[in-house]
Amino acid sequence: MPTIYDIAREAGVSITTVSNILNNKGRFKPETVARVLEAVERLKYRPNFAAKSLAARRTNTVTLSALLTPESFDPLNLQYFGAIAQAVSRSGFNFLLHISHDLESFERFASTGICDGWLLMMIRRQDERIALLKELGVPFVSIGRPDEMEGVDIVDTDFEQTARLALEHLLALGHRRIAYLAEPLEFGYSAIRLRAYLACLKEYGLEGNADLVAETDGTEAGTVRALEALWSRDRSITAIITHDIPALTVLRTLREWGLEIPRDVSVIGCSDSPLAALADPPLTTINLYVERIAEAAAEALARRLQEPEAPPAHILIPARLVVRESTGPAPR
Amino acid sequence: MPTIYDIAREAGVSITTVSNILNNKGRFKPETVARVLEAVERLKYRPNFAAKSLAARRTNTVTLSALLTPESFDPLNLQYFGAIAQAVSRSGFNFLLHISHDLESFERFASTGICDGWLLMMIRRQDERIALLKELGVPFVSIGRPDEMEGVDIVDTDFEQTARLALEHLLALGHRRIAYLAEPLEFGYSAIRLRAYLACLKEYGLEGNADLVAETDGTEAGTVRALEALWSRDRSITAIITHDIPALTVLRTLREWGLEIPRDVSVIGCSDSPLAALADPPLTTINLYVERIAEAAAEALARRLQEPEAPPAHILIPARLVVRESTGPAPR
DNA sequence: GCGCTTTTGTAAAGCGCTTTCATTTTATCG
DNA sequence: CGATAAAATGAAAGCGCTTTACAAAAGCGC
Repeated sequence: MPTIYDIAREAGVSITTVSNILNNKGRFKPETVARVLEAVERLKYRPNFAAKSLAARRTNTVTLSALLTPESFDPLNLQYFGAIAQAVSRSGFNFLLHISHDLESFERFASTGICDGWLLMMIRRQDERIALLKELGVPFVSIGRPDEMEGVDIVDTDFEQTARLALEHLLALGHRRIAYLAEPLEFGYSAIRLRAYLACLKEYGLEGNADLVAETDGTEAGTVRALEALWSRDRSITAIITHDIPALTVLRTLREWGLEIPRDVSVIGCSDSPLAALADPPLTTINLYVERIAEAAAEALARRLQEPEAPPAHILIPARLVVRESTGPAPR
Repeated sequence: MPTIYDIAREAGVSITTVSNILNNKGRFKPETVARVLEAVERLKYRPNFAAKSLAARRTNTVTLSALLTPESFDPLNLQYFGAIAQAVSRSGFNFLLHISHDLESFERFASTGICDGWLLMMIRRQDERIALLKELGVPFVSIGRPDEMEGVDIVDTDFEQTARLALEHLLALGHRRIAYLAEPLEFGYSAIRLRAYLACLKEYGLEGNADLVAETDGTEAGTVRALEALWSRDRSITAIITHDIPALTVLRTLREWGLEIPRDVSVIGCSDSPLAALADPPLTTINLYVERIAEAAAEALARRLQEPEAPPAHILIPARLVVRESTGPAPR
């Protein structure tokens, strides 16, 4: 691999000049610039990442941290990855994705200074990554809300609005007995969503009733159990709000029980996972505008990197309802 | 952030000693080792990635390259990510995931020397990443087979065997008119799978008939069109071999046509995507042993990094049939 | 042509490590 | 006990860049 010295020699200038030209610093004769660029092109020169990072004391790289647990196989995550990759590239940074199974591997990575800042996904209520990064003084943006939001930049879906979207859609269709089947409440978003749903119910004069709420452990069996619990407590349920992945199981289980969707029961998802459109029947759900979230997160981090002392931002992105075929008028 | 100098000062030794102890080089008095380790612990010292990479002329990092196209949202990819992350960590390397939308972003990255070697996923028939890496002289392992396999380390599923698995299962159930609905043939695996299926059919004296093969463009509409083409050409089809994602659409479309699965038609998938178990009915498919593939790929790359001149390895991993509820005896 | 500014360029230091090679200390042996 | 080998440690060079501080060349008004 050629080094900056090779380019300097070929172009007949000093390495300082090569460096400055490549980084758009200072002014140079067009002719000099052309000679340098030609040499770069000809030798296919790329500045060495390690050397550049070391000298500049910045890596110009942003890393997205994803937790990969056996359960988190929602293809929505792939959409996030792609959208964030693009948004970060657009904001002029290199993009890296780090997948950790445990905090230790995250820590080993985060403390080597391989990147200037982090984007955190799959936020837990007490997310240890946040504590760690704060302690290390490494800039980051949290995509999702931990319990303790003090002093952290946050980009998230506006769950108060998504709850309203789902609920108003069902109310307009005449539903009154609306159940909520939550994903594990240890996931921050799940707890926040439930809270928002309850608040919204109340607002419409429909008391949130504990009978109408169940929690799955994330597994298929758990979802079936939660559904059974809901059903055994209240046969008059005509609609279920849940998340996209459990929705698949809900759809299948209800059909097994001889119920037709949406004739007998309406089901609505929460995040327009790519799966939702493939469900049978295609799932009515809430589209999160993943690209906007990605864009906002990349921007927030770029700002934080530039102005370390700026006050933390909490950005909520609105969503939109996607009506497909799993919701319909409430049965009499 | 503390540097190696801080540790050396605290422990009362030279930086050489700190470096050697941290990298298990040379022999040291247990007492010296203890003093150094204590200082490392106390100051929470981590060697700087850039400095270390620059000095050692290696980064001890392996990157997985994934192409993210709008279509590639199979959650199976998430399983691959997780399994490969673990396998690479186990083999002692840092793991990074790079997601590119275009070759340019891959090239920009690959040529900065941020990692010692690459793992390539989602291989295309003429994969430009392979050409590029070869030209740069950067070690890599291809997970999947490109058209030109000369001189490249390859780890892949044994598609000849998976074709046999699927076919023998269907034959044993009495099926004779077996269709194949392929994903876009530009994806290497799709073409290879089709070829293997055709070869296997022939072996069993069932001539591969062009009427029994259709190709989807990867979209839902495309899958429906392919299915319609198949049906319009031959009403006597009793089983369909396809990939997991299109299988979801196949299942739903057949049901819409008033067919019951598996009573009227059996459907079998190809890769035991996490979706397969959630399908309705749960999909009979082929489990690829993702962990073994990941393990083999990580190992192959580690070997290549150690012995640059070793002859290229082509490793095929066998798969296993997972019988669920989408396949059954052929109708009379 | 003289002093001035502006433009264009360079030399050298240093980022935080690893590595080579030399040096000091300690153990071993006749 | 001195010579020798082995064990333990350190000094210094250098990885490939950026950056600072400074110098040479060119342009300009008079």
